[in-house]
Amino acid sequence: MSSIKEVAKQANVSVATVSRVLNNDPVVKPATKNKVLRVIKEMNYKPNMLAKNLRKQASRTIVMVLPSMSNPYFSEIARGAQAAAYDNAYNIIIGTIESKRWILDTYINMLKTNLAEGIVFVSSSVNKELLEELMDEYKIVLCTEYYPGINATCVAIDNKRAGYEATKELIRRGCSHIAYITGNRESSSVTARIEGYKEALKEAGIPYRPDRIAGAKNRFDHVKEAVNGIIGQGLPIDGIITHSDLQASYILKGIKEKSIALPERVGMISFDGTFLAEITNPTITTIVQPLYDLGYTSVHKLILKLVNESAEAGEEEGLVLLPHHMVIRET
Amino acid sequence: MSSIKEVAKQANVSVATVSRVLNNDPVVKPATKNKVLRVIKEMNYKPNMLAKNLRKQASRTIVMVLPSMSNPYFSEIARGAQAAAYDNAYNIIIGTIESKRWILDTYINMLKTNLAEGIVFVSSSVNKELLEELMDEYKIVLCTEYYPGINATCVAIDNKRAGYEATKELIRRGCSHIAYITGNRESSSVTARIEGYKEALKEAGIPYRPDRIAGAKNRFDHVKEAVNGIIGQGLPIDGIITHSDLQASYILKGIKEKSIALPERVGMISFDGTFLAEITNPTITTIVQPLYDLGYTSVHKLILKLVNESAEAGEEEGLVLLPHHMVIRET
DNA sequence: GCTCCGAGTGTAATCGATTACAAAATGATG
DNA sequence: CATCATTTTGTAATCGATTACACTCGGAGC
Repeated sequence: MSSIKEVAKQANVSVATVSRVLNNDPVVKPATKNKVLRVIKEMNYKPNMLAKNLRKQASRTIVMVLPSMSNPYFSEIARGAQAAAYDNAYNIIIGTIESKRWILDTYINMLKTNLAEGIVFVSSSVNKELLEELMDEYKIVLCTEYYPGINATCVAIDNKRAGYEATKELIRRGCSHIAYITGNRESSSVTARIEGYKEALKEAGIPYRPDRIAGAKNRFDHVKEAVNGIIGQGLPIDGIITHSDLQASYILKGIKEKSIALPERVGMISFDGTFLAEITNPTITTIVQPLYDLGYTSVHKLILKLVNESAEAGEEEGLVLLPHHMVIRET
Repeated sequence: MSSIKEVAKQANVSVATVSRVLNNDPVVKPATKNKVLRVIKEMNYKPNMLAKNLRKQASRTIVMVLPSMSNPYFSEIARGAQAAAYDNAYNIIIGTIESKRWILDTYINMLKTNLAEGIVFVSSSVNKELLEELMDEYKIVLCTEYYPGINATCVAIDNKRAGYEATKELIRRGCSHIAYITGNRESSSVTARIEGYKEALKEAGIPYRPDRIAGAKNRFDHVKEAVNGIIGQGLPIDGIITHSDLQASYILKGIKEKSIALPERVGMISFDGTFLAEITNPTITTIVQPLYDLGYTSVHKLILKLVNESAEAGEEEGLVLLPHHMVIRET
């Protein structure tokens, strides 16, 4: 493995000059530069980033933590994140924690040990306590979640409004017994959407019933239990809002195999807008989130924070809302 | 940011001793060790990995390159890969190239610049030429593909046998006009499956027709065109094998929206065994690949190669076959 | 009491780059 | 041609860890 020293010797210059050539320092004389470049090519030299990173005290690497990978929702966010990292010549490590807390620690350790310069937490990959512990020392962006009072940029959609719009649409169709299958009840996106849901109900004069809301993970059995739990209380359902396309697809599956006692033509609106909503039968009406952009923007904002380290003050913090829209399909 | 030097000063020992404590060197006297550990905790010291990496000339990082992320197929492989990396205390960078060659270069550069110690190429994320260029200098594992003559471990299923079995099943059901929608025709998994397909046809005395085979990417329009291309030649189809669950789901979608002129009850067998095959309507019969294990094993093998650098000789190279199985569903 | 040995610790080189500062080369000017 | 300003290049410190080697110190053996 050739080092800068060998290149310097071969080119008959000092390591400093080679370094300057590598970094495009305009002070080097063109002739020297060419000579060095020739040697670099001849020797097939590549700078050792480990050395560079140490010297510069910067890894040019960030981390994005996802709850899981098995939902296309996250893949799309990750895709945007990778693009943003690439565009800014940063490396990005995308990690999933699969609800194992100790795995989260490995990613946070990358921050603590200088391997990573900043981190994006997507969805409920982190809780508020941990966040408060980290927010003063490290550069953090939250993607699709919003914790007021946290010293971190948050990138998300207007979940309250989206929840409102979804509910409104079902009401418009004549639904008045609308169930809500949520995700993790502690997540801010969930509570915001429910606020919108309540508001729409109120506006329509439909009484709000908390027992029409049930949380479920993105697993078939969870979703089935959640829906059947509501039905089991003797509550009629003529419309459903789900937290994700995946949940909605599971409901369709349950209806079809008759493990969920709902009519095939139930009005249903899901969140996310992944391709899943298009390949089910019937296809699913969804609130489309700008997933790619959410990922892209999160990373972009994080990198801005890293670069503007000088502009210390937390003026830039806050909430960034990206637009969503509804796509009406068969459900 | 506290460094080892400050810890040493605070604990009244040399940096060497602190380093020994950090690395659990048994020579340090227990009393000293405790003293140092106390200071480390007090100062909330974390070793700087950038320095460690440089000194040890090892990043403990590997790369896994995926063609894309939007197929749950890849997510599942990535999940296994992450687990293997975690189990071996390696970092893993999972990157997708989205068929942009220049993005692939960034990942390969991580190898060349010492940021990564090895790489796993999944599916057709790399071509044979590039592979031949890299194989002598770097540690490489291929996942789900197999190039004979390449100095890299390959982890995959027995694609020929799987293709044979899928075809056989359709023949058993009485199909005799079996179309094959493949992926990238240059990939070894595709050609191996087709071999199996041919073999099963031959065995059943059904003539093989190359024009019943068409390649398609994992996009609705591609798949639709491929299928309609075969139909358009006037060739009847009473059975279909697809390269992926995703393709199969698109075919169902096309049938339903009548943009693909096939009966709803067409016999279809796809490859992969992702959750997609369960949420479609009808559900899809698939050859289930051990995706998680494919990812896990690939990374595990790579790390073994890295650790056994001493055992230079390429004795360990070769093909690792993991078992697959068929799950019969509604198609 | 002296030598020797091993346990425990410290000193300093090293990994491969960047960069402040010093020094040399170049060129302009009178 | 001497002087000085400006380019261009080189020297050496530095980032923060690891580790070969040297050293100290106490006790065992004679």
